[in-house]
Amino acid sequence: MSRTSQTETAVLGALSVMPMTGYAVREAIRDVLGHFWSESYGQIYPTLARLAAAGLVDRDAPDAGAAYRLTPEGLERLRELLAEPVQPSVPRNGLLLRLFFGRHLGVEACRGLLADVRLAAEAQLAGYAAIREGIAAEERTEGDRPFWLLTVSAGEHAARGTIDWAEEALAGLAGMDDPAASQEASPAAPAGAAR
Amino acid sequence: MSRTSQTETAVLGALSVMPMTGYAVREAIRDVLGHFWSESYGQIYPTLARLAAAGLVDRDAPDAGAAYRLTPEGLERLRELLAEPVQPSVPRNGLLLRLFFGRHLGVEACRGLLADVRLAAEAQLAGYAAIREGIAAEERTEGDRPFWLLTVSAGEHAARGTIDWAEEALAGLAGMDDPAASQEASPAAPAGAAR
DNA sequence: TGTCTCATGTAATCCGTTACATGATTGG
DNA sequence: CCAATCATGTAACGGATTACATGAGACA
Repeated sequence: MSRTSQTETAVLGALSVMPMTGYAVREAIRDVLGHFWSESYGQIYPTLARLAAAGLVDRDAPDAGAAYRLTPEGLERLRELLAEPVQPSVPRNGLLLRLFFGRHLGVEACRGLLADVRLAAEAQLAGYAAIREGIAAEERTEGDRPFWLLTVSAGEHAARGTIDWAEEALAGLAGMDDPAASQEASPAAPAGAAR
Repeated sequence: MSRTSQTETAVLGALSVMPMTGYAVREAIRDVLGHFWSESYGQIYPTLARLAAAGLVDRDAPDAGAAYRLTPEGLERLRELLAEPVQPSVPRNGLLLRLFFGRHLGVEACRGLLADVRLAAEAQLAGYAAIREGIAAEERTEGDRPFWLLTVSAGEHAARGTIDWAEEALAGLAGMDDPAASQEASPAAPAGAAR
């Protein structure tokens, strides 16, 4: 049973909060889990169809607009899936890839990337504050609240780590002129020219 | 030409450090970029073939065991690729997905996950210290060193952020008994009283 | 009436891993 | 000589996104 495409987990999980149409599932995943998860229609609709065929979800009518809801078997299955070991995801960080080869990219461009990422992390941090309030305000979140706040906190810690790192890195690069590699990486052929 | 599969960037980058066989490229990516990048043979060999056809890399002989090296055009191309905007990667964090639905997983299991991830992050931190020394010791790394250390630092900040978060989270969950769901989050027999 | 949002679906395609097949070289 | 490592490749598969086709209802 390791055929677990985590999409199933995410969809069952979403429906465990409240019954929803497929469209709403997608919106919920984007809006609520957005900072650590994503699903596209191309995944969600076929998954819902399979789940319905397996009796893990159902709906009052097969009409468009009818909400899917979790069956007792679906809840059971969700618990199984959640209990499976976390599968390690492949790390692929385009930013670090660029910085690693920063000698070829040029110090100036690296500074630009770091400045961008620091700004983005600060914006995220502000966003988390808003989400936090939203969760605190909702009454219906009852038993879920501590867990939801946990994931927000993870985002906040990550963002703060990124900000600290970026500032440290910028300070470290501050002194450097565009170095030996300069014969090429510098203003002569500026970033704008390349496509 | 935005068909840029970042694999090309990674392979050209690897060869910019020193000429290598395809096999060695894969090892280098795993060992050196391992904490933020990965490539499989199924990507590397076809990519090398395409790069060679395009004149971006070449080798003394087409024999197995002959190292590929970057051509001047290849270096040029690497710089173009590095200058392209970082493409945002889809967030997919299986750990946070599980914690978000922690009410169904059970508090105890959540604590287990958090304890695991804290341990893993501590191990990573130790690993980074070793890498740091390795980079400092190598003489040939010269102009690359500050950039390489940047990526190590990123890993360290992330790991520390994870540790802080996990400890905070564990403290937050400390008081909680396995709640209403407790009679159920274990083996069997869901009474399904949940609404 | 026309446009926007809600809603469902699917076909094409991309990106990437896994698993396998094959062979040379080396050293115990 | 045998096993391990170095080395090259590819076929099969899978997961996911994108883009498109379609249509209902709301409202301006």
